[in-house]
This record gives sequence, C-alpha cells and structure tokens, in this order.
Amino acid sequence: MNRTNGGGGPTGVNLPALRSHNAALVLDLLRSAGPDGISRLELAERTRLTPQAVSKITARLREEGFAAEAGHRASTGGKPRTVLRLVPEAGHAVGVHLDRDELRAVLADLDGTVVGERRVPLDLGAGAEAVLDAVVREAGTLGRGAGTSLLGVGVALPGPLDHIHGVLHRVTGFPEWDGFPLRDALAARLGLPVVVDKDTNAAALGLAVAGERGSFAYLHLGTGLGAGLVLGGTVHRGARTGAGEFGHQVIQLDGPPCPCGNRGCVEVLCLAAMERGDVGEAARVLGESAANLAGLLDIDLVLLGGRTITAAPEPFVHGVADVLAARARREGAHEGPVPVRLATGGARGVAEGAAQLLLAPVFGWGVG
Amino acid sequence: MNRTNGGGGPTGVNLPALRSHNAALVLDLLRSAGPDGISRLELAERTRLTPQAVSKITARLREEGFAAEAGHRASTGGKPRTVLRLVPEAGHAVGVHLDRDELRAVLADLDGTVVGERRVPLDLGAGAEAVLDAVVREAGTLGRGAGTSLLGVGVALPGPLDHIHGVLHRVTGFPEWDGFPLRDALAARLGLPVVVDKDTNAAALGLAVAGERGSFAYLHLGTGLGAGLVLGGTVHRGARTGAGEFGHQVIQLDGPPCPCGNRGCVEVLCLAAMERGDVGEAARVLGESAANLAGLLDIDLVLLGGRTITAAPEPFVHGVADVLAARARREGAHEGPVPVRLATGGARGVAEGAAQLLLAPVFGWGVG
DNA sequence: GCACTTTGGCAACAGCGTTGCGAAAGTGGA
DNA sequence: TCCACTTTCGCAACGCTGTTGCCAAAGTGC
Repeated sequence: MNRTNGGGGPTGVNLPALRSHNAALVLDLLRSAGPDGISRLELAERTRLTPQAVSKITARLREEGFAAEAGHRASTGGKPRTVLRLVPEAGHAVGVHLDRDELRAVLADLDGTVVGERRVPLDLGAGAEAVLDAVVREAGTLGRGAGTSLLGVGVALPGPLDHIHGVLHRVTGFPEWDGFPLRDALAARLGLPVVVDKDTNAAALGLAVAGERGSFAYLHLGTGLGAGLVLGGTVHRGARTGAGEFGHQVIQLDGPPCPCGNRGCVEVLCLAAMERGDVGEAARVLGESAANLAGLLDIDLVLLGGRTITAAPEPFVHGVADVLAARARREGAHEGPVPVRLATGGARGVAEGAAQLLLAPVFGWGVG
Repeated sequence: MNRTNGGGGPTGVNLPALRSHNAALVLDLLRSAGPDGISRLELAERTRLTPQAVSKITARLREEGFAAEAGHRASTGGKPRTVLRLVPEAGHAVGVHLDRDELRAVLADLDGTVVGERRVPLDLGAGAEAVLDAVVREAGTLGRGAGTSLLGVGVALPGPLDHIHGVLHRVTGFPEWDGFPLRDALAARLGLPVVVDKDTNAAALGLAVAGERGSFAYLHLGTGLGAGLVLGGTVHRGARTGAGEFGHQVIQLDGPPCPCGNRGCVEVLCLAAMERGDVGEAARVLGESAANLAGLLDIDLVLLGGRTITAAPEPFVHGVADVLAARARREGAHEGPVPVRLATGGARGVAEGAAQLLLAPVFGWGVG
C-alpha cells in the first residue's frame, strides 16, 4: 500500500493483492524466525491480524508446501502452541556475481542458505558472447540442482546500469558493454526470469535480508568506491536506478583530478591515500563522506565491505567510526553516533545478494 | 502495503485498511485533477480497479460529502462521462510557520487553497509561554473559520526535532527550546491534533502535494542551509527523523571552521561567499553539494528556495544547474542532467506545507 | 427513426478477514 | 485419579470488499 508501485503512480488494492501481501508477510516472518520457528499467535501479534486469519493463511501456505509444523512450545498452563517454520526447499534462486576477473555463482534456497557454489576466472572485457556463455553454463549447472523450484537468476555486476530494464550503462573500464541488454539476452538463453543489479545494491539487499533492520548504507571499497543504500528496509535505487554514486562525491573543492573528470572525489582521495600506504587518511576521508551521507539521510548504521576493507578491516572501521562520533559529538546529537561495522557475507556476499533479487520478492520485499 | 508502517515492522492488511487505502487513493486523484475534475472510468484506469469498484467508492465519497458531480465530458459516440470533483470545503487545516522573527499562519482547504492568513512579528527566543500563546491565538482565530471541518494544526519550524513525538531538539540559536514537547503542549491547549515538522520538510511536502512528481530535493538557503527530501513521492525523514542535514555536509576537507564545529561545511562556505558578495562562488559551492546529493540518491529534480535565493534567484539557479550539467556530461550520463528550478510557494510555502502535514494523510500520503 | 456505442447502476457472487463457539490438549489442585 | 481451568486453534456463519453479468440511460450517426 505504498505510493511508488510500478510506473503509473500508486495503484488500488483488491482482494487478490491483499491476500498475496498478507501471505508474503507471514512467509517473511517465518523466514526471519529461522529454525526456531514461530507460533500462529506470535504471527498474529506481529501482523496485527486476528489469530483466525493467520490460521487460514498458514493453512494455505502449508498446503502449497511453503510452511510446515515443527514441534510445540512449552505449555504456559494450556494447550501448547504449535511452532511453524519455513520449508526452505520450496524455492531456490541462482545468484551470479560478475567481477572484473572472476565469476562467482551460488544456488540459494528460500532461507538464503547457499546449497551450491561455483567460481571460475573471467575477463569481463572478453566480449558479450564469452561472458554470456560462462554465465549460462555456470548458472545452468547450479540451477539444475533445484529442479522446478528454481525461481530465476539474479546477476550483480559493477558500474551504472538500468535495473528496471536490465540494460547496462557503463561497466567502469569496459566501454564495450555500453547499452547491452543483459537481462533480456540472458533470459532468452536460460529460459528463466533474470534480474540485473549493481553489485553494491545486491550486497546491500543481502545484508537487509540477512537481518540488518531499518536504514543503512553499505560502503564498498575495492577497485572503486560505491554504496548500496537501504532506506526503511527497501533498497533505494532512485528515479533512474542510478543511486549510490558515492565514490564521486566531491569532498575537496578543486582537489586532485579524478578519472571521472571531477576534482576532489572521495574515491580518488581515498585510493591515493591507500597507494601512499596511509590507511589512516583513507579511513578519515571515507569517514567524512560517510558522515555527509549519514547526516543527509539519518541512517541507523554504516557497513563496510570490499576487497580493500576486508584486507585490513580494523583501521577502516575505527577510522570511519571516529569521524562519525566526532561529528555527532560536535552537533550535540541526542542519540549516540551512527555505529560502524564490518559487513558480514565477505567475498560471497554479492553473489548471495544477487540470489536475493529473486528470493526477496517472495517475501514481499520491494513489491509493495 | 509498504514495509515501513509504524514502529513494529510491516503490518497485515484487512478489509477496512484496504477500503480506506482505495478511498484515499481515489480522493487523491480527484484532488490532483483540480477544478477540471475526472471521470469514473479515468479513475478506474489510474487505480487499476474495475469501473464498478470506482463507482461504489465514489458513491460513498459523495455520501460523505468529499466528492460531487460536476458536469459532463463531450460524448465520443455514447453516453458522455460524468465528471467528478473534490469538495474542498469538506476539510481544512491550519499551517503555522514559526520563523526566528515572524509567525505566519494559513488556513487551507482540502485542495490546499489558502482561505485565510495571518502574520505577526515573533521572537522565537521570548520563551515557550509567549510563543505558545501566539500560536494558540493565531491558529485559534483562523481555525474557527473552518468549524467542524478543521482536521488539526501543523507547525513547521527550523532546527532538528523529533517529528514522531513532536519534541524539539535544538532550534538553532535558541537552546532554551531544547527538549520541549511542542506537539503535546499545543494539542492540549488547542484541543486539536497537532503535527510538528522541520520547515524544510514542510516546504518539501507542500511542493510534492502541489504537483512535483517523483523524487526531488528542496534546498533552502536563508539564515542557514537545509534540505527537504522527497523520495518516491514521500518525505524522507530518516530513522530518527533527522534527515536533511544538508548544510553541514563537508565539501572542503580541513576547510574554514563552521560554528557547528566541523571544517569546510557547505553552509559556512556558501554564506562566507555571500558575505564577500561573491554570488557566483556561493552558487558553485551549493551546486557541488547538490550534485553530491543528486548522484547519491538519483533524484529527478532540485528545487531552490529561502530568503537568500528568492532575493536573487537567477545566479543560483544557473550556477547550480551548471555544476550539475558539468558532472552529468563528464560522467557520461545516459539521460540529461538533473533540472534545477526555483521552488514555487515563495514566502508562504512553509506555512502551506505545514497545513499539508494534516491534509496529506487524508489522501494517503505517508500513511501506507 | 433506428442501429450502435458508451456509461454506469443493480444484483448476484467469490473471497477476504472477523466473530462466535466449541473441541483439543495441556496444567495444577483436590 | 479426577476435575476445573487455561490456552490453542479449527469450523461455521457473517459482513464487507472488489468483481462479474446484465441492462437501463444517454448520447452519436446514418
């Protein structure tokens, strides 16, 4: 019931839409309850629906194979509550992470658990045919393990792109991909639904689904510097799905030139500091830009990831946290500073998040 | 049906919720159609509900006095469509703009049309009692003109505050307001619902309701520099309703000190340039920070307002647009640069937006 | 004047969550 | 061992939603 559905403005809600919304909501609560499960009455409390409505919804979900009973809780003086859990095998998705020099693909179940993985070297600049062949081969191999429960394939890769239409804009450093309709090309060859997104957005989605609540920014420092934003539990992609251009935020007017053409971008300052071996300065620069972002959007959390960060996490986490703490102290914040943490997921986080591009909609994420 | 309702996570939807959502949606389309009105079949297309459902909804709205028939369209070969319109007098709200030296209050009807206005000098530092007295007096006077159709009073003022609880944090320059529960104090004395928000958020809401579609940033340059963000048609207030801290974005590492304690904030750079009489440099600095924001969030539009800007709009609009155009060109954007315009509404925009804090929820804005 | 098109209300309907109620399945005291 | 009590949860009836089938109303155009 939000105001941003589809392209034609907010839309009306009829009974089938209401039904699928509530079913997805219950399914999401089953998922986030994990292996411990959750009782019908708890579901009723959380959804603010009546227990009887929850009973009907869970009965349908059990009939369709998405949920199952899983034991009982201890009695509190009456009939003990029946515990329900998600059936993870009811759905799978393949997540593909296309990096500059490597293809990493995972097969994940509804729970997000990785049940299959493949890694092969890859040259993103080797041309569309070669890359498409590799994706079709690896995704196909993994997907066969899921049978008919395979929902589709999610692909995450660097650089600006059109998430809605699945068309690449500029994969930084590989101009030959400019304008390539990756989603449709892959969907035609795989015969499956395909969703394409930026690597940073996929990683952020994966973190949100994995349990990071509220609003946060995932900052990725590797070959370049980018961000994935989650605002109110939803990945913010912006009007033309180009949000997250964090690296080319100018924080030093008339500073050193950046390959992008601007002067004083965070990315060039941060990477230059790294080349000098000055990790402290790189972290400070990153912290200042993170503080700009945090003040502008009032987020709950900053998560750091990417090869450069995972190589030496502590100085970055502390350096960024110090800047945020100093700003919060100076501005007399009523609440503590925004916490900074290392992103979980590691090197496989982007591929797992890519799988979530297909899995998350099952739980009502990002579909209204 | 979004995932950010209330405090306890996303909630289920039952039939009453579905009904009020669809009714609000139809009411919103009636409002945005303006005096020309809109036909039932057009409403059905826009809402994606069936014509019969729209007929039932509009019949209820007419019964309740919110909608009325207003003539017919020309025939296209069959029975001509009946045109429906909003009845603006069915609801009113008072909007109060508390500025440092002035109180401005308006009475607006459902259409947003101002049907009453009052302006009195005010010293925000004169103490809570004096300010509350003034608000109660002016809002009461205006509100009596609306009778029982008065929905409540919206109050907009500068400085960080807690929008959800209606408690002020720090009204910049007036520490005596720190922690003051403005909403509850006013609601008790007025006997009406009261909503409190930052002046920039109110102005942004007013612009969104007035017809600015999609996502945009409203940048306000007056005594200070702040922003109101509208993302996907909704005012973005952030986790602790503190979003929009645009003025203390650092764009010059180790730059000149700002009263806030940081160095190189846009606000201090921009205001210093204005004091030197260098409007061009002020506009360039504003433009760089606006470009940072536009790249990060991928917004559709930048709107400029505030006393300093309305005093000399052209150099600012052009200066900011130039920076955005230069960045878009250098980054090889596939679409044109983000347009920059002067915000409509002028000096009364904040007060009108404050009234919309009560009116907009009638049309389903920001309530899920 | 008649055939046709288009609008929009009436009535019956399927399906949603809700309410009323009772069976099932425990606890705990006599 | 029995019985009163508590708590869970499904069945059945219900109210209300949007949907479908149908037809009267109100125009156009030959």
